[in-house]
Amino acid sequence: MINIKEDEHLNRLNHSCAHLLAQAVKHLYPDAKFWVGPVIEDGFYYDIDLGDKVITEEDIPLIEKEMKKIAKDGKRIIRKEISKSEALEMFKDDPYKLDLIDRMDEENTVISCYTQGDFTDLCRGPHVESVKELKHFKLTKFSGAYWKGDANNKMLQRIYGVCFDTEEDLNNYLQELEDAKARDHRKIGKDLEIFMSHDLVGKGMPLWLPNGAILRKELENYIYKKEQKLGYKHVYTPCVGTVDLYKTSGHWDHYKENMFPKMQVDDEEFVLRPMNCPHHMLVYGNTIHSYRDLPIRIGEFATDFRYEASGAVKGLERVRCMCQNDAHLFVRPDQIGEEFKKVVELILDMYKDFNIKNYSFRLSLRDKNDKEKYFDDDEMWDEAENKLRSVLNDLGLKYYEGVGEAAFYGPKLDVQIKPAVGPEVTLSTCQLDFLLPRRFDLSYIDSDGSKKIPVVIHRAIYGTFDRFTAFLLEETKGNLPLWLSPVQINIIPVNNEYHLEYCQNLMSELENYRVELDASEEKLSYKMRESSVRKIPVTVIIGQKEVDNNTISYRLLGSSDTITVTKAEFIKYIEDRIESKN
RNA sequence: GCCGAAUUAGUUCAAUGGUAGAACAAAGCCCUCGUAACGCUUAGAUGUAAGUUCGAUUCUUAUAUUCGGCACCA
Repeated sequence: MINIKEDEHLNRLNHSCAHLLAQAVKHLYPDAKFWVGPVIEDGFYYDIDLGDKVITEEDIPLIEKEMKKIAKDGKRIIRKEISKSEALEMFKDDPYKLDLIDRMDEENTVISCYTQGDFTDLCRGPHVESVKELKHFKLTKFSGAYWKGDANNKMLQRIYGVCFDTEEDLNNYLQELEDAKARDHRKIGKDLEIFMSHDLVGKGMPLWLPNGAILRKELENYIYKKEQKLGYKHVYTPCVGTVDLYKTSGHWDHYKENMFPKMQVDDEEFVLRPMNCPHHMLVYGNTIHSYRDLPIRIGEFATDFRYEASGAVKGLERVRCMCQNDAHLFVRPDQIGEEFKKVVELILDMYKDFNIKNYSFRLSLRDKNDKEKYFDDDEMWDEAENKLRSVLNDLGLKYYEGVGEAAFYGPKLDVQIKPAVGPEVTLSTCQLDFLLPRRFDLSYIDSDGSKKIPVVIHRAIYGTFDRFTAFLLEETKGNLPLWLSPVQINIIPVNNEYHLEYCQNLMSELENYRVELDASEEKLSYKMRESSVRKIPVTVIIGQKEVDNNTISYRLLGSSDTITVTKAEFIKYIEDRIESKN
């Protein structure tokens, strides 16, 4: 899908369209005040203060109509450069523009404004020549949006739109948006019976159905084997901990809002755990460790509970009950680089096996000014961030930096992906932590006999099974590779009376795979369709020909070719595909 | 949590201030069949709780959930 912000021409067109939107809104609501109207990846928006007025469904066509009218009028868009004092005078009745001007540096900034007919907006530009170029646009959505993105501020009205050169481009783009909805994991997850939810269980608490459970088990097996080979030790620990545990870790101070409230049991106070670090710290602390034993890698498929804001919950992608493929690596300072590298390699290895290509690395740093969120120890942060940055540079990894995206205890490397619908999310994560080992008073005995504090690397390769599954369903459009498919092979007898026995025998010969036999009293064509709708990768058809020749005919999902082979050839084919993860 | 919208059968959709309609799925019958939906029959629904009304699925309010954004985040 085209990135409008990155395309110079479309960027300009959409930026001008944002002004057109503002002008139309001003015509319809003369008291409207305007904040900013930037171009974004999928078009543009404008944040508008309409007083008590709230934009509704009915307003959108009216605004579009006014926009068309202004565009038809075809006024030129005229740029004018002004001084800061002129700007302050020109926008003296507009608190939002004054706020913008106020923050401009008089010396180094050219302040410009653009006028089209009766509408002038403070703007850096550039713009198209005339509003008459703005013919093929659509207002796509609208909502409230906090002023300056701060939930403590007033909520403005945001209107989104998109503009193209031709009607065809616009329609194609809108069609792409529609198509994206078809591969939304919430739809696929329902159609393929991967997961469900129920009001009586609660919001953000998905129930994994049998098909989903098979998929998840395969994911578990895959990463478990990888981790075993890399020397991870797996544990099971409880989903609850005492409040004191989280006071010790610091989560109580820094993360309490994201936790389910504490519960009183006899004279103890418990919380559902939002992460597993504290438990794993205690596992490490259970015995004395020599410098020779490090790194120690403790892994767990651990269920966590987070009190996510009600508006944030989304399918399997953002849930209140999740399972991480978590691990904590306890390392000596001199091992940080190497261990970190191994984690990144494991991530890349896994992405290759799952054929995942659309992701980017984000180095998530703290916001120095946010003393609320982040543990306050400048020296520790600088050390951790510098260390992490140098590891990433050594690895030659391409990444961008995200300030204010770190965990409260340390910086991290996040792998970001873009779902079918909505903003990008983190999948894999790898975090560097100098804090928790100190807070839990962890140590190892160094070569000189002195007690040293280990460094902890937190990492989750899939992130959570939940979100990873959501992503996988969207990437594959539900056409899961053979090794992950809940049902791998569907056997259909042409005639139940004559061919069923052969099918049943075949089934037991294929017992190592997930096989179904469709012995229902339906027509063959109907069963073929069913097999396809259920996205079963391999459909086997057994008729008289196959029975007579002791062969197998099969058809692959998405293909209309029928292939006839011997049983041995068929098993080899299936084996190869599972082995190669196709 | 905030701004908006939605909620009708297992699923996807329709309609109405006065008996809620269809398709697919289900069950029964028919068909015994060679690669994407045979036909017939039956059963099945207005999220929850109040209010207005002679009468509410429809109007109002609350609540829950879902959806689009904002904020937050694995």
